[in-house]
Amino acid sequence: MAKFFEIALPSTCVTCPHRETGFCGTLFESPSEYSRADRQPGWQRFFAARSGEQIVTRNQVSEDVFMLCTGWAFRYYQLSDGRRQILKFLLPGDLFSSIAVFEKTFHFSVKALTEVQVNAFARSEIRAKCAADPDVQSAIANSCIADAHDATELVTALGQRSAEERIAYLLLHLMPRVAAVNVIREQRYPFPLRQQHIADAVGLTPVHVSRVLSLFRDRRLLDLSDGVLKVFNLPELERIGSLK
Amino acid sequence: MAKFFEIALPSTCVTCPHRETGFCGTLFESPSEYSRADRQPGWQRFFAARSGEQIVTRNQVSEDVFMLCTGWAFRYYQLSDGRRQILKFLLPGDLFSSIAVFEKTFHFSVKALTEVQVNAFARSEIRAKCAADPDVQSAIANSCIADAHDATELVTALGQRSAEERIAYLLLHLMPRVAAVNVIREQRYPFPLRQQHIADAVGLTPVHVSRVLSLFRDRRLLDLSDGVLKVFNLPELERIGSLK
DNA sequence: CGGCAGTTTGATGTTACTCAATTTAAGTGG
DNA sequence: CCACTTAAATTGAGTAACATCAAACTGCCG
Repeated sequence: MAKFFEIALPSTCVTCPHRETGFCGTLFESPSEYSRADRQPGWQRFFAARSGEQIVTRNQVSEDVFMLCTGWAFRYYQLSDGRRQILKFLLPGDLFSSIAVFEKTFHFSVKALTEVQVNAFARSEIRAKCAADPDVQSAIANSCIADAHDATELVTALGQRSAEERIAYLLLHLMPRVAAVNVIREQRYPFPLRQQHIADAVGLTPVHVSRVLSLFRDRRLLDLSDGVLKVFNLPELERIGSLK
Repeated sequence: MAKFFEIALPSTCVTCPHRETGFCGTLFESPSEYSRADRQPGWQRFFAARSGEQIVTRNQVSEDVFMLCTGWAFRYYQLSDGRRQILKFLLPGDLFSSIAVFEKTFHFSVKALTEVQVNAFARSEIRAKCAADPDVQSAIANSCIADAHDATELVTALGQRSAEERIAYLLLHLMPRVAAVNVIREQRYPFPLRQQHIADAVGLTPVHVSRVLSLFRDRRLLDLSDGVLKVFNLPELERIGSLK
């Protein structure tokens, strides 16, 4: 199934602008610098953000649709009392939200987890491409379908499953996505998450996440530290975490 | 914002076929009778289902898109150990899932809560209308946006909030939707849910749901029994249940 | 009258949270 | 290279929230 960026973009602009030849666009140093600048039709627009920096805020309006090019970020829902629910971890090639192609008000926030680079597409251009090209149309539809399916599974995991199961589910869900954008050797996955992020994603406290991860470590299931996830016993992890 | 059924359908077929003049279609007595019959182009197709009857099963494939016409139903995700997560309660006018316009495999199940009647649209016809008419297109897009937003809020409620808050949230979320298809007098809402359904929707046990509802009753907040929800103190309910 | 499904109530158990102290790791400036 | 600082992870003790199990109660229907 073709991914959005494989179809909607000229091939020279698929990933990080620095790595491609024939790139024609602007790289802004920060989200705010990007948001001050004027649009130039036909040019690709990118911006960088530092680790921990907020990129999108809920109820913000934008004429652009964002895609992560490099690094990790996460989409979340902020409550006024400080709690937040992480909705999805974003990896290179991910749209912040597929549905954003159709609406200009974001109903979520996005924060950078590592240093990131973000591509900003003009929504009008995407929709024009979508109307003109059935392949683009189905790529976007597929992206929306995948988002909806992920949401269904996440709701089920949070509503029905224990702490161990939820954490196992999160890791299992991320592993193939990480593998799609990294070379994985010996079951070692780059994983720049703090335990706080895991806690906010699965609805637990960081303290409890630490206990569960220690338990997994003691059982020689996996080890998550120093930004690397090492999986020792995948079948057992799947037994715990799979939604079946 | 126009609803899907106000735009996609000839006005004679908007709701229950029996109540409309000029209706041209077929009403099947059960889901299985419907699924055995052949499609007749240009005819509306409806079927009835009894209370508790399963209408859609996960991984089922269909060329039709379903909309609930009368009664209540619910969409859910079934786990093999018997647990299930209710994803959404469906009311008259609701598509089983907006995203079903774009994919023919359901990734959820649907069961009737009361006696229901369901309208089956041919997906191909909807997509043709969608391509031809921008109003239909935006009605479907809006429906997808609303679904995505609901999913975000539900994930947040399940991940971050207490039993009381989740139940209050569920009721608050349903009340305006119920009010949109029923005349509400004196804050009395028809509510054909068993406590088991509430439990499966918010990720609690029926026993705990009973305790929380008793607590709400003792506090003169609301009373939910005999299929009727009576709200006595809406501001307090909103204070507890709102995601802010 | 008996049976059944749903709800309520009580007693007890488990999971996960809270609070606080300790350890570890990663800088940073001298 | 070594204090010093700071953020993150770990550990322990006590507690709150929710689950589990079982019994009793309700209304309804045959």
